Amino acid sequence: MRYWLMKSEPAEVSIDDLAARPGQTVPWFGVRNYQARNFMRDAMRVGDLAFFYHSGCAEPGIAGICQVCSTPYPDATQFDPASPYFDAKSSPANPRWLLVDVRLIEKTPYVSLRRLRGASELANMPLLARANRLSITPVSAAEWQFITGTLMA
DNA sequence: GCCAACGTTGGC
DNA sequence: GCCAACGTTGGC
Repeated sequence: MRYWLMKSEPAEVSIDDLAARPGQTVPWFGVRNYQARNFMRDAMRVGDLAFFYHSGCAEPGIAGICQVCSTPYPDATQFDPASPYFDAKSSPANPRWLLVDVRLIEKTPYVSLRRLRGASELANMPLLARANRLSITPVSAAEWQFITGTLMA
């Protein structure tokens, strides 16, 4: 089992939005970066756990824990001309963008980016690397345990 | 709203 | 295949 961190802008899908959805599940739509896509397509497995991270907001940070609950499948928004995520170069026969569904496990005590940066145990997290822009990043078991066991305690 | 970093595009 | 231009991300 692997651990991940997945960024979402709360103005688009917040932890509370996820909690309010049918089955508390959401397709992780809108990823348009190949590295992040490849994590979903190639590395994620049903049952993997992920931090649900709020980005692009006043206080960025981890807002909850979710779980991968589907195998990869095409992101429907890439085929919708009305969607901001529309991709004219993709086609249903040869979809470019795949996603997985995630289900809420729990809303956690909020762990701000500032606190994450302050923990030397987390110095190697890709999230904290300078100018990191990747919306899905791996989390090590040690980092996961430190965040859930210490920062969320 | 600024700006640094970085991925993508497209001309050559 | 190089690389400049451009667009986007995301913290501040």
